[in-house]
Amino acid sequence: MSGKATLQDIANKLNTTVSTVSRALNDNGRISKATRKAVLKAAKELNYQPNNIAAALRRGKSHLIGVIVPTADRAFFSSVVRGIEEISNKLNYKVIICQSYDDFNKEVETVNALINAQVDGVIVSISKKTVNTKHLQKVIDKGIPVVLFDRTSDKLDTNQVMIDDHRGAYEVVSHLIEQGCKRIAHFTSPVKISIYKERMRGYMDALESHGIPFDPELVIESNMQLGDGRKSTEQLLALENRPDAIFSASDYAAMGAMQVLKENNIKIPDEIALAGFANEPFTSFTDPTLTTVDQLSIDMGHATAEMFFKQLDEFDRGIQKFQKTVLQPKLIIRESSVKKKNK
Amino acid sequence: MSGKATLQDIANKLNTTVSTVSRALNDNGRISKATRKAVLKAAKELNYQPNNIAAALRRGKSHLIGVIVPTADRAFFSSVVRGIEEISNKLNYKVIICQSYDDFNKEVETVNALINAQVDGVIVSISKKTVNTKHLQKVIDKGIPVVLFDRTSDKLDTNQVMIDDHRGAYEVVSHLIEQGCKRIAHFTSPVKISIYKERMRGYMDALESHGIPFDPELVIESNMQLGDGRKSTEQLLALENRPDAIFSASDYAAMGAMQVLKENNIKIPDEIALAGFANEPFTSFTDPTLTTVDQLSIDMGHATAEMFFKQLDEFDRGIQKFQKTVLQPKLIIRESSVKKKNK
DNA sequence: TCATATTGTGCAATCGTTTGCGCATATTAG
DNA sequence: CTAATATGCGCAAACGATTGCACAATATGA
Repeated sequence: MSGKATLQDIANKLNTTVSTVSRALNDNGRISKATRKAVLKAAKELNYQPNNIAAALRRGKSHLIGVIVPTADRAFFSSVVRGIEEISNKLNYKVIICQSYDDFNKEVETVNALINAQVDGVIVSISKKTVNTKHLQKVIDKGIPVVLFDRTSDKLDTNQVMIDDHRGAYEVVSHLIEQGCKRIAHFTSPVKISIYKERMRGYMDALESHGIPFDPELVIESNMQLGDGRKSTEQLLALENRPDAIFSASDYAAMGAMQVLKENNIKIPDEIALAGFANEPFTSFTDPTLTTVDQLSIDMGHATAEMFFKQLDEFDRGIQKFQKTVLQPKLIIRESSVKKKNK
Repeated sequence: MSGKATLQDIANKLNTTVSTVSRALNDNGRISKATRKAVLKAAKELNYQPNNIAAALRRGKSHLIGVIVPTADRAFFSSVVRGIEEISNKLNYKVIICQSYDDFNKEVETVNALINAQVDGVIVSISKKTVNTKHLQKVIDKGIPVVLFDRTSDKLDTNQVMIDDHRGAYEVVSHLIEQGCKRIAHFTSPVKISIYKERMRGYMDALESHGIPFDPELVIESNMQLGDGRKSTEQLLALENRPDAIFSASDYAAMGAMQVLKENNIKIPDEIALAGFANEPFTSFTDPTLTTVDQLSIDMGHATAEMFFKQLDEFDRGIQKFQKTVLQPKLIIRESSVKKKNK
């Protein structure tokens, strides 16, 4: 029940004042070695734990960062968060993780709740349903830093960290072409957040630079979950002229494809090659293992946090300039795309 | 740059005082309908956002809950967290998620950091390396609620939520026996946190009640990651008298086993049946799909949060009584354990 | 040696709320 | 119609830290 010792308690014990104690503990201002030592000792004896809330109120800084992700139980997002935490904790900041569950209203609410909790800034990967970004613009207007990662938006002028989805897709598709594929299908999302648009662009550009005609019938839109991948694949199998490869913009949909292909005794990759995107952990556990694109999640977390703290510092000094960091993704070639004859 | 409107600003606008405004907004105390309405209107106009930090300081309650998990990028933990959040957010509490990375020192540090951040309580799944629980006992002694989930400890007298690991293991092993298995190996951890002890007990009890002798050579200890599962499996395959089933206390180690068995052209389940524990998402994506035990992660999150708020309330009223909630896990039978002849 | 600079400490305001208390005014009961 | 009660609102003190300013004591320089 030592409950809570305060600065006052320490001051009393040493017959001095809270200001001296505060300065001694923060080692700021002018303090003699002797009193500093005494204060530290007394603090330890009383098991003093600073009340960060009081400090936050006075300073106007909570040392809290709000992080909003669509869902925390996707390996990609939790890894990014981990990267953010690693940097933040070093700088003595704590991270509040919130989930939007890909719901726009929930995202807006969450942003407001975080602002009320006096976070020093927010880091967001926007939901699939996020159409406008007024809620985030308001935050920036208050002088509170906002950093976007992965799921970013052109509409918002702020710092952003993303991977080069275009290049990732371009590389996968080029790889499939090198394996001899000529009719490559693509699973994408009707939701036009930039990541899907860019992957689509990469797909098309790769086709074009290899002189392969684009066939709209091979592009299938869906919500990109496992079940969607199954349906899309069935749709492809029903075509007169089947594809010889599928590039899915999501690993989950690729997994659905794999299941359907196996159920139909179609050989992967020899009859139809397969590639996903995201390098979800399970992709190395499937049979065949799945070719995919790694998004450098931890690095992205680091980059995001570093950018955040830079912006925090700049806002403090009245500077508002924004930048984009684009990370290069890494093609992970596995069994699902390497044809036997090429081995 | 509306920056921040305060109660004072609203009061000024209405020629009244902050106390009235505060009471009106919180709808507590005695306030006339009229002023309440006026205050609400003015608040909206000024885009007033309450400063929770100030309120927290005054009230001594931050409405923040610290959650410590070994790692957030395991589906089980992030689902539990999701369950906790669902309840907490409804009650207007925010969750701070921290990771111990299964490191004891990091866990201790994190607990302290959270207390300094004035969380109203902590919810913990202890790290594998956690031997003593003094750091948590100190928290309880301060009158701050601590709830443990899944990875619990007998040494600490506090609320706990866990699944019936014994029963889960018992059911898996019984199932394997019913499939005709007679020599069942078990992968476990040398770390004696309760979950592994209980799964081991379940394994042994199931053997015993079915009259199958226990063979210590079939129990292999490791750190239970994928690579460990591989090694353990190789060790089993080197035995003169090989097992006809493996029950791994972790899905990851089971996955390692699956890889090695397939590499050795051993038929799963007909030659060696396989079962894991935790129902990680990838277990339904493997070939064969993996029999495992679901831990009802979302339910566990709900139960944990509910218990937490109950304890919060009781602590406030000076009551300290603790209880354990034990959830029943669910056996998920998949291809890796159902022998053909039994289909 | 005297003026100036430096150092160590205390005083008190401040951050934005919440809340006990007291004083008016309005309402109700007898 | 008066006394008791209820209602609405303001005053001011918290919560626990940080920090500008003032002032004394000491150190430094000429």
